[in-house]
Amino acid sequence: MIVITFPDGKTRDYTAGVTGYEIADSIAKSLAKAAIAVKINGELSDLSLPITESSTIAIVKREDPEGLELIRHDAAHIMAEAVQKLFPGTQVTIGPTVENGFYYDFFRNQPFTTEDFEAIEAEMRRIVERGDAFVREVWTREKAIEVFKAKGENFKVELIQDLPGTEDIKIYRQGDWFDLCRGPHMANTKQIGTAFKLMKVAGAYWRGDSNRQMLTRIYATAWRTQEELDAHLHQLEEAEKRDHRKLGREMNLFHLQEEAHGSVFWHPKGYEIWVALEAYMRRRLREDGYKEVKTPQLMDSRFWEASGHWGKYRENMFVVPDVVPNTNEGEKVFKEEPKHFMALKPMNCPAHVQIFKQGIKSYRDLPLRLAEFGCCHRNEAHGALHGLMRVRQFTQDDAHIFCREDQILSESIKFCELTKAIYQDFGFNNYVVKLETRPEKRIGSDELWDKAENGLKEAIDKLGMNYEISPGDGAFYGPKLAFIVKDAIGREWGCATLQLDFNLPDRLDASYTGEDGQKHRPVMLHRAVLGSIERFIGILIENFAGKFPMWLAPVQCVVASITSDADDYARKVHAQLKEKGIRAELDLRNEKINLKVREHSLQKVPALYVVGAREETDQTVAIRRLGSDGQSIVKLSEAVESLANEAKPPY
RNA sequence: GCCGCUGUAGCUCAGGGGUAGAGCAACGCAUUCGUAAUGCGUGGGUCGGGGGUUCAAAUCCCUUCAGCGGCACCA
Repeated sequence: MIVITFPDGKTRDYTAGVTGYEIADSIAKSLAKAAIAVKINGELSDLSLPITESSTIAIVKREDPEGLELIRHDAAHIMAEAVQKLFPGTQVTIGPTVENGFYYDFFRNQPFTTEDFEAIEAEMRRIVERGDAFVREVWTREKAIEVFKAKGENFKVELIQDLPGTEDIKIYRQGDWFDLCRGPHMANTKQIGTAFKLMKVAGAYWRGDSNRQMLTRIYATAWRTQEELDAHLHQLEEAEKRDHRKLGREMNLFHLQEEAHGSVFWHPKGYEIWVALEAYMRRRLREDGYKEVKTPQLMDSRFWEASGHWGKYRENMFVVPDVVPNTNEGEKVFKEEPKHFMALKPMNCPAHVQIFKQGIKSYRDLPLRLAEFGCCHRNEAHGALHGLMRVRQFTQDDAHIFCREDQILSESIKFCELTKAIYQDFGFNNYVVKLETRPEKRIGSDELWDKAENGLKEAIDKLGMNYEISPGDGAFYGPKLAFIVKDAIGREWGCATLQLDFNLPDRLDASYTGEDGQKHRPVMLHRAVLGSIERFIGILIENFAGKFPMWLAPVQCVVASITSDADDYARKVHAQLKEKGIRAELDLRNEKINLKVREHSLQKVPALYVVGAREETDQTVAIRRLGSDGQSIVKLSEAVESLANEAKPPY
């Protein structure tokens, strides 16, 4: 006999070997019917597996949080079956669950298109309806390899061969179809339900390796009920509406075009946001002890060789021949074969080291914090470009802190606190912190990397911050702390970063004189809070859905007249706002007030001051705030004052 | 860079071998109006670029560029 403990603490005795299903059945027929899996000592398992030892178990139902995971995982299996039935010769690879759904990667000479979706979904519904049990089998490695080889499933064979020799080979079968799978699965295909939808096809490399085969990935979403599915689809539609590329065009903030692809044309309104943001950051940095600098855009390749960029980063750089071009029509751009090259800077760090190296630095000069709104160019892969989020020319709110080793901790903490304060000013709370460690392609010794990684770890531990470790994702010169923010469509972008670097000062021979009169290497902290101003504005647009807080709004107030009789008064109101430094516009068009309200609302202007004959007589304005459908009548002087107050930046 | 899809007016989109379309926007005229679209009229395009097939190409084919969705890469 074994003792089974339930979530409520009650216990019952069962014969060893009892299954989760039998336990559920012994409690209530309805529970057995609703059961889709069982949690044994916190671990999810099949209902059909015998339980041999006393344990704590919970019966898992579709409604439980684990239910979704199971629905999606099972749905991946039936999608694979459906695809193989409809498209014979297609090889299956892997099909994990992801946020909101799952995908399955297939290998087929002719990739799928979205036109195939309807047929695949219909076949999936048939499989659900069929209601076959998911049957778990354990095979020997040899049998598994043999069977999959015979089926021509070369990718599965590779997977099995790479499984550790100690591991059992588990197979899950639904009807005639089966797949290599760790499990667990629900009892039968019927439990999946039909609240799923195929979403998109995409290419994906086998095992994430760009040197290997390109597979076709089908993404799908799956939920418990049609209502949940509909809600999710609706949410996607809503998210699309706040896409910064769409809002950027609609609000006339910026544009991109072919001839400068990957570089942004900032329109007057977009650049107002930039200027406000930069001014805010400048105040923040000055207050935190940074000195602002500006460094060259183009530097000789010798310089980049010394920094290590030429060797480890050149494929991301724009290299320019240092030759006078030929202007004779029809001839080559360069008469001679270029021998000397320059490069647009992809990073600001080496240049900041040059400033550090001017003159002699004493330990008393440290920490030296050099900040730059540095415009960098990176030759990004074409497929990587994405609106403002991923561009080829961008401006970092960059800074490099040169300090002694004993100052690393306090400087790291200072930076994390600054970042936190700034993110709070923008209302960001949902960022994730990652510690990214040494990559394969790197400079410097392992001892230095140990030191650097431990340094960052110590700082975040001390601050008690939650973080994940991302192995191998560091920069080539040092490990990083990355602050990851999600965009409207759920994509993750790195914004703030703190990188600890013992390498560059060494390579570029930066030193200071210590208390002991000896030369020492400073440590360099690379850091940015916004990351790239372009990306950060993109994130802001999506975060606020274009409805910027007053201090960032490109147009803070529009003064609109109701009829031309009130034009003079409107001009007066507008002038008073401008006087206070408010970004105000005047709308005297011979249009109905309805139209004016509509247009400025669509432009997401936060404050609309409407004036007509009544307001002129009373020296008031009718204030209509974005998002409200009413208005309030306020004395002109008060209206100007309160707006000026509200428009003050948070710092 | 790789796989797939897309590219027609400023924007959103229809048309898929036989004279280039709609709505909104723009411009003109009328309208002076109280909080999310006033009416009427006018102009606007070598259908992303290049090449080919054809009597004839926006439409079919090839190629190239860009955009979109992923992957790989990354602030």
